[in-house]
This record gives sequence, C-alpha cells and structure tokens, in this order.
Amino acid sequence: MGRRSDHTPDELRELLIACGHELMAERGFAKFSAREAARRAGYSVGTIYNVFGGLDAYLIAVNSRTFREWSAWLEAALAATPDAAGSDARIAALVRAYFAFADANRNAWMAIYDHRIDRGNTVIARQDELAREALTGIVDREVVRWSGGGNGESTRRLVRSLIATVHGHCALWLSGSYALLREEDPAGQALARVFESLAAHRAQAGSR
Amino acid sequence: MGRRSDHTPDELRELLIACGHELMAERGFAKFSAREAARRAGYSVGTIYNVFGGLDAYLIAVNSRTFREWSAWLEAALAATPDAAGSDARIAALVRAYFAFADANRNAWMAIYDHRIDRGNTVIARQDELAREALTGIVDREVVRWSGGGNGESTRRLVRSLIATVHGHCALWLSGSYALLREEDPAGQALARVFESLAAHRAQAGSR
DNA sequence: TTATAAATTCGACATCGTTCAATTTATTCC
DNA sequence: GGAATAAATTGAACGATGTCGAATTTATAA
Repeated sequence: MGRRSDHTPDELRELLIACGHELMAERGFAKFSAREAARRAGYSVGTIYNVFGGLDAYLIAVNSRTFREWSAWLEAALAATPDAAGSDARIAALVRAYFAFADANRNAWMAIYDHRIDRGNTVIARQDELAREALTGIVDREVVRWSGGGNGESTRRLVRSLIATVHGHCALWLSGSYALLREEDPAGQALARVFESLAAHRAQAGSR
Repeated sequence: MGRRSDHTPDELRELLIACGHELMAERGFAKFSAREAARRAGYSVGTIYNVFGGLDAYLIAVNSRTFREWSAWLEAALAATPDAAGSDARIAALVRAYFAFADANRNAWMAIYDHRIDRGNTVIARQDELAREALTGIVDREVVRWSGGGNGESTRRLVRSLIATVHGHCALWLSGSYALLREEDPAGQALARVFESLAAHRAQAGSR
C-alpha cells in the first residue's frame, strides 16, 4: 500500500509509540519486538524504520514516553503534599514517588536503563533530551527549595549524585540483585542516605 | 562426535566459561551469542546446553567469573593500601577500586546487571551465589573495620545501602545516562556520599 | 485521466535460542 | 582384539528477530 488516510504523520508516530510502550510494559526490554509493536498498530515493521529511521530512535521515543509519565507521577505526588507538612516531607514524597512509579511500571522503567545508547553514533532528538532533563529539573527544584535558596554548581553536582544514589537503590531492588535481596524498605534506605547527605551539605554551607 | 578426550568435564566447563567471558568482554551482553562462544571453544552450541542445562545457567556462570575477578581486584587494592594511611583511606581505596574495575571491564561489568534472573524459575548454583556474596562480604568487613568493631543488623543494612549508593553512581556513569553525563569524577561523588552516611552513623552510634 | 510522488508492504537475508534424533567416541565385557 | 554398551557431541530444523530495499499501492497534481 502507499500513503493511507488512516492517520496523519503525527498520529502515526503517536500510535507507534503508544503500542510500543504498551508492549514494553507487558514484555520488558529483552522480549520486546519491533515487529510485534508494528503489528499491534496495524502496520508492518518497515513503517517503524520509515517513521523513526531505525530501531534505536524508536526505542528512545518509547522510553521518552516513560520519562514523561514518570515526571508527571512525581509532580502529582508533590502536588498532593501539603506545604504544612514541612520541607522534609517534600523530599520524602519525591523519593517515595520515584520508587512507586518504578514499582508500578517495572518493565517500562527498567527498559530506560536496559537500552544502551551509543552517544557517538546516535543523535537524540531534542524533545527526547528534554523528557530526560525534566526529571533532573524536578529534583533540582525541590533540593533548592529544601535548602532554602542556595543554588549553584555545587548543588547541581549534589543533585545528580543524589539521583544516582536513589537510582542505585531502585535498580538493585527491582532487578532482584543480591545486595538488596532481603531489604524490605529500599525506598526508606535511599531516603535515609539522601537526608544524611542533604544534612551534611546544609551544615557545611552554614559553617562557612 | 561423542565423548572426546580433549578435556575432562571440569576442563570443558572452565573452557566454555573462559570463552564466554572473553566474548562478553568484547561484545557486551546485547551482542553476546552462545553459538559464537561455543565456536571459540571449539565446540557447538548444543554442548553449552549439555554442560549448563540452559543459557541462563551459562550466563550466570560467565557473570560469576566477573564477580570473582572483581572481588580479587578489590582485595588487591586493599592489600596495596598501607595501614598507616588511616581507615578513611581503606574505604576510599575500596570505592575507587570498585569504579576502576567497572571502568576497565565495562562490558563484563554491565553484563552482570543486564542479565535478569527470574529467581522464581531459576536456581542459582551455590558456587555462583557465593561469588556474589563474596563482594558484599568485603564491603561488610571494611565497614566494620572502619567503624571500629560494632557489627549487627543495622550495619548490615547500611552496608547494603552503601553498595546501592556506589552502584547507582557507577551504573549511571558507565551507561552514559543523562544524570551523570558531565560529572568528571563519579567515584569521588559516590565516595563523598558514602563518607557522609558513615559519619552520620558513627555520630548516631556514639550519642547513644 | 494520467502522471508523479510518497507511503507502505513484504520477502530476502543473516542471525539468534532451543531442541533432539543421529552420529561419533570412549569404555566395558567377552 | 572385537563387539556391545553407554555417553558426549553434533548439526539440522524450527520459529523468531533486526535490517534492508525493491516492488507495490495509494494519494495528490497536472
């Protein structure tokens, strides 16, 4: 067949991403199949290559959707946290929501890190970059809010490091890795580490 | 052919693991091929299934070899750290060696976490379990040494959490994830977080 | 209506994991 | 030593994958 009037180019793109995301959530990265994703959309494999240019770009688009849902999940959790609960509560809500999303979307969440992008050969579309940066942005904002203003390069670095800390707990937990095998509250542990580091940096900043 | 006198069963096992490990280091998990690994050993695919029972068990054996090399690497780094350097230096050496091994064996290191084991359907051989526990054991020992004795369930939990912290930094760094994209010293950041948490727990224990 | 351009398909290809009947080798027994 | 037995090894078969492009079909323009 040729150009069909079923969907506009944008609609087709959306449709393929939606079906791919659904399939990813069902099967996980290892058992994901572009053929099957296209089949579900009512198209054949080649269409994915036409629309996205290659499998990598398609997977990036699928994972970017997960990133966006994740950000929305975090914002919703923060919005549901009353200001009166104090500033610690916002950090706690953020970390717990981070874990809750990963837990509720295990396959899709892990796929984000299962798909290795060779940044040398692959260009990431700007909109996909933005979806990833948004998450970092949320944490940035909340840490600045917690520490009461002081933003700068050192807090920027700290924020990335705290994200890595939480990520490590979440990843080892969901992958069933030995280290966290019998830990019943990985989110709580991650949160404890985050507060210890935040406290250390507040004290440090105050004593200068 | 039938039973060949080229290798004893143990030798064959070793050979297959060695070739698999080499191939994993070269290609990484995504491009690993059991066929190719067997080919390099001078056997055909079926032999892997005979010896290990299935691909999962083979991959576990291959990754266990990486675990053992990793443990040896850490022990070597610790052995090279003079006692006179102080107890902080041992922790620093441990974390830096953790990163150095991962960096020097990227594909093999990542494969450890790329291979998802369904613990419901897969039984892990005792020797492979031990290879994984050994690493945790090293960190356990060093943290107890640092804190000057006090061992118990709470330190056990802390140790696992610190491992998760370091793992998170290392994983995001090597996978080229956005969060740590421009961080020039991820190991230093991980180390800083570890010391912050260790300090917090020493203070806590001392004030009781 | 016809010609042009764009989208879509589908088959071809090499490869993968998995299984198992057939084959080859080593050992045992006479 | 030679035949019978047991064990290890192979390789073909199967369904599935990603990747590519020529052929086909559709929509639009002339």
